[in-house]
Amino acid sequence: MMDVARLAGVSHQTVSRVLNEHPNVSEPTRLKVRAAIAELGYRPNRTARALVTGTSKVIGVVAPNTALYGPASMLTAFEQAAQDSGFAVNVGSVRTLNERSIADAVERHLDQRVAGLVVIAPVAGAGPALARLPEDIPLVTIDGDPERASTLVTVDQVAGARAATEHLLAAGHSTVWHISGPADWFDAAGRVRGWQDALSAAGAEQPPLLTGDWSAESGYRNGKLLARLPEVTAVFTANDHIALGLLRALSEHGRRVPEEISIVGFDDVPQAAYYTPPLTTVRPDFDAVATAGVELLLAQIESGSPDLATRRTIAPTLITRDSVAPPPAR
Amino acid sequence: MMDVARLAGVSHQTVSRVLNEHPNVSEPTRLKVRAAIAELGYRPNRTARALVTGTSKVIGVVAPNTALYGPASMLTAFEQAAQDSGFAVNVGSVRTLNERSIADAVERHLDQRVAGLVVIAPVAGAGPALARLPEDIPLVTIDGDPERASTLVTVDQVAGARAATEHLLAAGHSTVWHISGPADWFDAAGRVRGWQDALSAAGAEQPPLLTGDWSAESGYRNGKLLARLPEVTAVFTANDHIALGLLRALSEHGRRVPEEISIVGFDDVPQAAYYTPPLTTVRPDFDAVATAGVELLLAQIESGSPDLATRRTIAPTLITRDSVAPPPAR
DNA sequence: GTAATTTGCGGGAGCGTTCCCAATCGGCCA
DNA sequence: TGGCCGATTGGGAACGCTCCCGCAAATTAC
Repeated sequence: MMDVARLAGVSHQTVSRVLNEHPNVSEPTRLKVRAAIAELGYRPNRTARALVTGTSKVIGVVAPNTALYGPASMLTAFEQAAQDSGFAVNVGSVRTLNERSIADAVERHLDQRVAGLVVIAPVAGAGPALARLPEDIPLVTIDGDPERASTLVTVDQVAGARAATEHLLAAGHSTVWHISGPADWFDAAGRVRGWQDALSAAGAEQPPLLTGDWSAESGYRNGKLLARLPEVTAVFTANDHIALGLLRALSEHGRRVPEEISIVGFDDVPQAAYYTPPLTTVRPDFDAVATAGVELLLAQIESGSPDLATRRTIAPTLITRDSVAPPPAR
Repeated sequence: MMDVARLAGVSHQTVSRVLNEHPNVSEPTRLKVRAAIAELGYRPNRTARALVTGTSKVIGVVAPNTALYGPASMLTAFEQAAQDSGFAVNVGSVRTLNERSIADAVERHLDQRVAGLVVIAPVAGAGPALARLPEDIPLVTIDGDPERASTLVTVDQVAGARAATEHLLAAGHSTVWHISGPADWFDAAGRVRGWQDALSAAGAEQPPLLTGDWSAESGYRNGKLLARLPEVTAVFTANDHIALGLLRALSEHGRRVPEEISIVGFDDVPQAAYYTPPLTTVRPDFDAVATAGVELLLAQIESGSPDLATRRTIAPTLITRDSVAPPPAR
């Protein structure tokens, strides 16, 4: 910086002003400084800046360390959104979603002096870890506990699940079965609730809930059961991978989709259109979630006040393909 | 830090020594300092440390911004491996894999003063961007250009593809077709070569190469073609998603797998076991890649010498399931 | 025409560390 | 006993930037 100042014939202070776009610099000086910067290929040292300002242009993202489609998509979407706002992203992934490991990940980010924190930890265990956070750090929770008072961006799981269930009911099915995600995920709970809501709103009987864990394997396991129940004509699965496992189990038992059994998934993974049959599913808009999340976070960072407790809900859309048909005539 | 020093009755310098596990500190002093640290809940400021040492415990990862299974798995695996070595990860994703955007991502990382760089950019365009890198920054390339002189960790695409092709030939097929990935990806090129190698080693005729783009859609598109060719009895696809699209196309045309056509994929996505039929595929060990990558990077960081030009190749394994059978009798 | 702003710029301090160098204190060897 | 050596500790400088304050020149106001 001193070199630049010398070359431009000004003080280091003026260089700093040009860098930070301070208004009180005359045009000629500004140009001289810019020229010097370009000539020397000077790049400001963000570390030094972070030291003196006490903050950095980095946001920390805590995400589960998994190949799950949702979290993984979220992560890249976040990185992209942050990048567009001139922020870098520090990722601290978490092997297991318990309070302890989430707290550790948060600590690591705090050590790095991140300007704000995005926590994608859609399980109940995340709550306590977040509660013990220093008050003054900007924080946005993604798909977190709807009951907790914090800035929250969430996919409207309930609405999505309701749409899926209603779609099946509208096709003529008397009721809809559900294979859920893990019970401690808010996403899973919301989808269960939307399913229940739609069912009771339609006055349909509510079949027992089958529990999965997002994996195709769990869809397969539950599918072996469902395949043997002749009264099952419609199933809503908590995600597309469960639906895939279900499809396979049904195919093994010779039950045809959608002629005998209709299925709706959730997530719209890129492959869903190429399942056999192509899967009707619910598509959450991860980019919108990420954009909203970064927006809320930056608002907090800029204002300096962390606890806006704003909510933002992203509505998913139903994508209809070929896995839904009217129930077979009795 | 001054507070800690005061409380422990030593100088700031001694506190620093304790923090950095410098040998020349007497046991009593060390304990006093540790006690003071604990009592005050003091946490060292990594920013200040980074400023004075000129480096940080952060590594930058450049990865394509995609939900592609390979890169996404790689990314989380890297984060995990880095974490285990006490490093944080800064991710700079890249929307499009061209020279310009890769160079930008690298610049952003350099701005952040990362200690080292991992580039997951398995396309030809990455080369020039990497060539213009400052010489003194530790760098590990993943699945990069085998021709470039740089530290490189790569999945042995050729061996994997050869194993897949040989497996099909061993089942009795006279030849094997291939749907490749995008031509500019090294991964795709390697898989093509392995396929060709196995074919010519067996003296089998080499069918025309079909080109895909990793997507299920491209598998479907090429599948519609293959389904109409009665002589096709075995197909090796560049990844599992292509295989999924192919499965769907074949199913639409009433061609059964594996009775009429055998298929082998690549990647072993978690869902592959639940395709219809369960897919025989090649599994690359992403964790091993990440571990090796971080290891090589840390070696460079510690030694201070960047260009070891070491290579590390990770051998993938063939996972046999139900999508391969002998060809139908003529 | 003089005083009161405003504008443009520079000097110096300080952010929280680590590194270099010096100083003190025993113990040991001759 | 005296000086030398290693072990331990402390004092300052420096890393590269931003912020606070001050000062000169230019502008405006009366």
